[in-house]
Amino acid sequence: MKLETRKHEIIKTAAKLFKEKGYSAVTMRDIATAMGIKAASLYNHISSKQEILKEIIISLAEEFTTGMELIVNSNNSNLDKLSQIITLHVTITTNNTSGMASLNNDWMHLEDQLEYYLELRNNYEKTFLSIINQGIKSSEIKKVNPEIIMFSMLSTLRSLYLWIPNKEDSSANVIANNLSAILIQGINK
Amino acid sequence: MKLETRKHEIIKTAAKLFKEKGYSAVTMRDIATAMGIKAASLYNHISSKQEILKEIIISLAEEFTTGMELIVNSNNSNLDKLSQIITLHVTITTNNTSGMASLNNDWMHLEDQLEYYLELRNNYEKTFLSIINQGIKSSEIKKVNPEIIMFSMLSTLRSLYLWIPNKEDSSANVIANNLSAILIQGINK
DNA sequence: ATCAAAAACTAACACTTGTTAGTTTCTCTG
DNA sequence: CAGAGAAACTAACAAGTGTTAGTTTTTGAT
Repeated sequence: MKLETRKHEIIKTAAKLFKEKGYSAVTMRDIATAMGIKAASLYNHISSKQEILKEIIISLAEEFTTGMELIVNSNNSNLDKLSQIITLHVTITTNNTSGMASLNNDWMHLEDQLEYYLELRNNYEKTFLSIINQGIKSSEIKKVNPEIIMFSMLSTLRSLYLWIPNKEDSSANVIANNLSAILIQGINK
Repeated sequence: MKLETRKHEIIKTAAKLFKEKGYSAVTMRDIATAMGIKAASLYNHISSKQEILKEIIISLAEEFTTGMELIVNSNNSNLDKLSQIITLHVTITTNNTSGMASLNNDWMHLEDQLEYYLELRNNYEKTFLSIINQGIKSSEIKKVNPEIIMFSMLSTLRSLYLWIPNKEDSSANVIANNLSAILIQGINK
């Protein structure tokens, strides 16, 4: 399986443009121009604009799902699991900043795959919440409203795509450690 | 000055639609249909689609600017100032959830007013950061990277628009207090 | 050098977009 | 109830949209 097909280049280019202006405001001619070709030529590699969005979002959503399964099934403490979730987000975002913008802002423009995406997202959040709840039950975590804890953590983690590009100097590890200090020490009992 | 002009109704309706699909994906015909009229009729009240976006975003941005000036010029402790910033975001978001979606996601589609918006945003963040820095200097706040503190707080506060609509039962005060517990206790020394 | 596959091209389509012009209807004050 | 101003309407425009069909060029293995 080729790592860098023409199709992949199109998807990467499109993701970069989607990040700047959003899926709806980017035209096929925009994408083509950015690649130095004509719009019609894109269709030798992809079947529709929709397909580009689907490829960007679904592959990322599945990455998160896989990562979360590994974390929840490990034997670490619940606080450690939260740390690992932070690392998961930092790692995926570092590797695909543009794609994360689409995942966050353009998922509602998925058509056929919208239901599937929402299922993945709901499961992810359900698992996330269960880790927090277990952490509270085992007295690792302060007794604060667990949904607010998750909301606050997820908000920060989902915004990483806006911020990581400005921190090229810091490695993924440094960022993850700093975030753990802020997001977890606050709820640590 | 009339509180609820027809123009205001259009802006409110548009903001609701912009929240669902984003500015670019919403057509003038969508807005008109939602109001039960024809697209051309909108132009008796507004001059362009652009103007609608401008009205939504700039008025909110100026609200934040005004609020931040009041806070920074008060004589409260720096931790209290941070609490007040949280309350500011919760209050404004509670009163205009839809508008906050546009402010967060569609500011890049401002044309004439883009520069002005960015100026307001930059000033806001500069002031926010200065409060954190003073809090660290006065030993109120843990010595963590101040930019990461601000990033984490702002991410959460900017995502409130997604979350507050699901919490109709909680009052603005309850939400602000819960958020303060999580966002501030973590950095409190 | 040949030739098939890959990848680009031109031209055009049917449809949607924001917006304008001109006209009709509604509403409410004098 | 007359008449003006507000607010709706119909019809149409020019430009831009995603996409298709058919053709030419580029590429790389034999």
